Amino acid sequence: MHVTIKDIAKEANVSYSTVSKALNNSPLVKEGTKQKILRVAENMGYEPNLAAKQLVRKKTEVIGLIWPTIERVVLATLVTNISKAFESSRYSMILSVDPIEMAMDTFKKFQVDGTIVFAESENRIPEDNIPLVAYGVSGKNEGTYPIIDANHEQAIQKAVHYLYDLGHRDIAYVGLLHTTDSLQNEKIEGYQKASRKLGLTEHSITTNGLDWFDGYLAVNDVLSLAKRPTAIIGGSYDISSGILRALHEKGISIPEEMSLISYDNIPQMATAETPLTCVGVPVDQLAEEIVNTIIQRIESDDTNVAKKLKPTLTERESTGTVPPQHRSN
Amino acid sequence: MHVTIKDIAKEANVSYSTVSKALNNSPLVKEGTKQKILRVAENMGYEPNLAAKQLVRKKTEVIGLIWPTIERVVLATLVTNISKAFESSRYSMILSVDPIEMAMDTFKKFQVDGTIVFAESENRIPEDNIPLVAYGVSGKNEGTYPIIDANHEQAIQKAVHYLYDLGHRDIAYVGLLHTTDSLQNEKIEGYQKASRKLGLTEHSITTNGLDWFDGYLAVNDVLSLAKRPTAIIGGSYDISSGILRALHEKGISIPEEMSLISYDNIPQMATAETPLTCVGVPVDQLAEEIVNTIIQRIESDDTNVAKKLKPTLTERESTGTVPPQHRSN
DNA sequence: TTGTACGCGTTATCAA
DNA sequence: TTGATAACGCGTACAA
Repeated sequence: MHVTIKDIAKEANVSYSTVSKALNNSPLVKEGTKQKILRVAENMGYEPNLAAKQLVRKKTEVIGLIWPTIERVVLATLVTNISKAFESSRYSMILSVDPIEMAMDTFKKFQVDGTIVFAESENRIPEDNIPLVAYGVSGKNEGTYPIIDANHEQAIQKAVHYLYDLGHRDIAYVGLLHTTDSLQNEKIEGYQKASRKLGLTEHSITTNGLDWFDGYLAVNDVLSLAKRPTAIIGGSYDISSGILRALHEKGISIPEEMSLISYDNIPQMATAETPLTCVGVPVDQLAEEIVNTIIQRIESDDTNVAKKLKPTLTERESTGTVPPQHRSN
Repeated sequence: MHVTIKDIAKEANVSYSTVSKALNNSPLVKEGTKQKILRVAENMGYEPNLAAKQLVRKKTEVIGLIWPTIERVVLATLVTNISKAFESSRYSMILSVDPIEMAMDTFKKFQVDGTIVFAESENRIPEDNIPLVAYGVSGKNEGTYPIIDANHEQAIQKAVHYLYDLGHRDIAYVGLLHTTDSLQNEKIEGYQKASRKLGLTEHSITTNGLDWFDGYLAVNDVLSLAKRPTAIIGGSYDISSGILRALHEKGISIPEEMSLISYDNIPQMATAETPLTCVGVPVDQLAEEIVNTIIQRIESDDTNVAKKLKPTLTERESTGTVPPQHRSN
């Protein structure tokens, strides 16, 4: 059977409440006895019973992450980072890949102190008086919970301006266009706004999906544009890696003949065939923000509003100045 | 505050022990009172407290899955399927992406009834007297826990025989060759054994990694082989989809000019550019086996040994008979 | 500084 | 068929 504090108490010749205090490092117990109790506990292989503790404390120090749509690499990276971010706190994290309502039930049973939700749709998330923060629910913030997200629009704008400063005047955007997915739409808007502001002609190419070969296929369209662009903005990691592949294949050198910049700021960008310049909120930063927000919300009951994180541009080898023969001005 | 069975008892004018029985659908309580109690509980929004239940029952009916290396799509699909498989049981599943020891600790605190481990390495897993089943730890079964895995070798053999029966005599295998990864090695062995048995020349092409562009690049090597193969076996989903892309691009029609069969039996195969014939244990089947094994182990304390699941060949549009001009015999 | 006793929300064993 | 009541393992006011 399992060792309990009563067993320890007997062994150490003290009452079990003293054991409890010692184990919780209370100042109300003499240093000597505390050490002794700790030693005995160690020797007996004592493991505290969370259920019992929880019953009286009403806290688990565990937070649950709901992630119904695994299978996207970018999100997987974020999860890994969030998990890492919790390591330096006193919380630990568990995960559920069940549909949101089901997952909430499981977590409620466990009485997690808080939940993080990766929403798949625009659906309002039912908040069950357990602190919650959502990630990636762009759009109206109707709930009472904070929503953390990257500022997609600003990210793409940043990309356009960056390329402009390098001398590029014909910049193509490759991404999923005619869609109801507001995340994608925000990116396009960023592209359009920046283009207008800088007086650039827009060259946007739509893909059929979000996978690498969608980006791959789109390159043909890019190259057959009336005015051939000198730079491409890829709408996501997968799309950009397809674009990269296609360019390599066609013998178009990067960045000499074509600059390429990708949305999504994840470490994988550095290990692509050609290390990719990218824009977006770095995952580790995103993770930290999410973790801090949920902890804050648990501990001080803050009712934070939506937070749009500022994207960063990370420069690598895939972008450069415009080749002389293409200069327009 | 939370509603407890005592609150319900007051409201329904019965003792709380009766409430407990009613809630647990005990036959020891009259149908009428049971219905009434259930109604009251519903109305008051009662939610059972797992911690309390657990304290006396010593069971959580939750099992934990440890998955330190998210970020591989095939595994993600498996996780989804496992989660689904649990839905028809009375268990639910939680997940940890922490390193194995850390995850075990979290789960121990929660007192999960069992754990499933997706091992990353050949490392022996520390079994802490809580039922455990491992997935994908090929090699010696030194632990006392069951190991579930697909029979990779047999799968590839099946693929070779299938292609042979369609008339193919020059079959290439594209995969990660010179490696210490025993999973990959088993596949190659399957290829070699089958080839020898059927008296075929071996054409194995090694990739540099396991990503799609590794498969993509390998196609050039395949096509420059002295004797051009009429069929290719791709070592994994990612590799095969790269091969597929390359073949399309070179205008090689599938399956007329080249048959392609892939390892990994996942639904994604059906939605590839060309629906792919594949071999491997279907994920849903794998998931079910894993779930059944852990449940069995929890409930009847079976000490199962390693189980290698028999692969299935799923025929789709990417394979066909050998084109006449290539027939050797 | 240490010990006693109660309560957390359930299940389970008896008695009624 | 129902109701008291004792656990389960722990934290904590309060008493000693």
